[in-house]
Amino acid sequence: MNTMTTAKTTPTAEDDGLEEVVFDVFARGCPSRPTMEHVTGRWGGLVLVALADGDLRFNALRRRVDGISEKMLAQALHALERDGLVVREVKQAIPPNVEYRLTEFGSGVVERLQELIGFVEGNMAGVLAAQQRYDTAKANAEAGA
Amino acid sequence: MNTMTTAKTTPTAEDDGLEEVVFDVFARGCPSRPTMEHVTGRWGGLVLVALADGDLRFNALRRRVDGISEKMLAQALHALERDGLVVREVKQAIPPNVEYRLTEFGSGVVERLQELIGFVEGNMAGVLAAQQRYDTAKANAEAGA
DNA sequence: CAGCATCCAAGTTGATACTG
DNA sequence: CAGTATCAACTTGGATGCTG
Repeated sequence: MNTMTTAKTTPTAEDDGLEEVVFDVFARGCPSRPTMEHVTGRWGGLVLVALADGDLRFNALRRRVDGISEKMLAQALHALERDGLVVREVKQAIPPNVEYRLTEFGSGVVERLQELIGFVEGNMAGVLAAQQRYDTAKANAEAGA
Repeated sequence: MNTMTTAKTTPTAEDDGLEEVVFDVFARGCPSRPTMEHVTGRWGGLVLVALADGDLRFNALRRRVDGISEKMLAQALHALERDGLVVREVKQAIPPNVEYRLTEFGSGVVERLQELIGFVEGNMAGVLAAQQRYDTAKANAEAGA
């Protein structure tokens, strides 16, 4: 297991010239890993979800995703655009007007992302409690040592 | 918007002494951000999903999550345990035997995570195509410049 | 407004060695 | 087996200044 360095063909792929390819994030060299990292990374996910409510311009996005720097936003947008999650639309005008919009694929990703985020947010009270238990338990262990 | 530096109480929270608290990953200081990062970060998600098939021991996990170092695995496990996503179970024995298991909350997170991963993996062919389009378009733009 | 280039501080990562 | 400790290499992120 996990000797795969890139996507491999399935054993069941029919020999019709269009071999079925399987992608697996668990495999070190699978191209799905970088894409997952763009989607779930520190900023990518927030940028995607911010676009769920409607198209936004660069600086509007920057305001929406609290704390992101110009550089990181540009970097995230490039990666998302390259992966086909986001489309960059330039409207010739002065001042320049550039809008970012989710693709269909991007929307699908956002749906799933929002379910995950919603679930985590909804359980944060429990998380906070768990953290307290963990911290006091560790403090006691250290005191007892 | 986004002036929130920590979780805030909702405007509609009844004054019953148990104020409803809203968590929002978009807010810079919200405790849900670090938790989301543990869940979606480079290793956290893979570790969680690896545990979906059953409890695993430290070194078994290490083999399963291809490419993770000892240090990163230990670090990820600590964070996940502290957030209440994973339980660490020590079975006194020689040699030492420590198993990691998902909590109920952890399982819920994994479900959502798997939907996201599955969706992305299932669309990787399109991603690869998008990347090629993007790269050749950029190459042309540079050549024309 | 939209964004790139550069520099530098700070954080992250991974090998390696060692402990209980 | 199940980790911790340490250190060097690499990556990240942000502030700043500039272009179209």
